Amino acid sequence: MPELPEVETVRRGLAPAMEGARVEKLEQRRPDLRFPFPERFSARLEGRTIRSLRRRAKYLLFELDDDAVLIAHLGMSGSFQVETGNGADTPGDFHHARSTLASHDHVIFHVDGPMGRARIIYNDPRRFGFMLMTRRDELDDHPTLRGLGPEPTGNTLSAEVLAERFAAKSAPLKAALLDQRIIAGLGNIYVCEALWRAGLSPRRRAATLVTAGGRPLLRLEKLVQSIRGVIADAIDAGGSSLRDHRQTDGTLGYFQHRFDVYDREGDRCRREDCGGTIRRIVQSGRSTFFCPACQR
DNA sequence: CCTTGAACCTGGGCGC
DNA sequence: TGCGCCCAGGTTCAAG
Repeated sequence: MPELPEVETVRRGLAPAMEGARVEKLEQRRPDLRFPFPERFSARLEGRTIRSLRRRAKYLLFELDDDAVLIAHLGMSGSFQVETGNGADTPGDFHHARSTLASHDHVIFHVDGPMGRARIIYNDPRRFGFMLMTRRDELDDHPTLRGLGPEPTGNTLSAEVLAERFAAKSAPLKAALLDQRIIAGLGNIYVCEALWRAGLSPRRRAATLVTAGGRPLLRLEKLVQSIRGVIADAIDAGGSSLRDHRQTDGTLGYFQHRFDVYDREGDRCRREDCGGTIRRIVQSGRSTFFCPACQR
């Protein structure tokens, strides 16, 4: 489920094993994911130390000690698994270790770092994920990152910013919030959830939040709070699943989470005293779940 | 510029 | 049991 909270959960899971770790070997098991891997991919990583692991929107950024940066995106089905060493100096002897690699294990980072030797396995059945490399000083201008909107977790997102970005938008709120240039990191699930919390219809035109009567900034402020809340709660949930057990099989990035509206077609609305029924509609080719009774 | 829809790819679930 | 269809967390490209 790689929307922003899942990517952040993955980042937090990878950091202890990877930050400060040296890449001893990079195993690349096919020539491409969504795009071909970078030129001399393994050569550019092997021998390097990972200075820090950051996130921007749904992208993971591995900053290397030679100022190169690996940009990774999980697409729809990408996941990482960490196999940490058990202290013994036996190659291949790892906790949570798979006896053999699975068919969609495409990249394996063999690292030596704060947690000792570890294997970090990238698995991605659909291969919508990708890995790119750039230089640190070119990161902000990189085509994949340039033009991304503000992080919902930071302090750059505000009612004023949304007002400005929604003003000329004839698109429905659902599409506007999915647009990474307006806000970065939301995906299909959390847009549905945020709109439900805010009591706003996904079909409503974005600009009407700004132009309609009343107090536009008040409505937008409520939307901003809903977005922040949904994202924060999901990160907390991911964080707790990491703390608890990671996941029985060690896979990062997936955790059980019950949503208020997503995938609840036909259920009673969970809002107090609402009594509506959750509906599923299709907007720009993707499922939207919402309550027609309390989302206006 | 803006908006929509198809494409990319595999696997799971459902109806027949 | 098997086949065909629909659906799935995202992004990008082409066409209107």
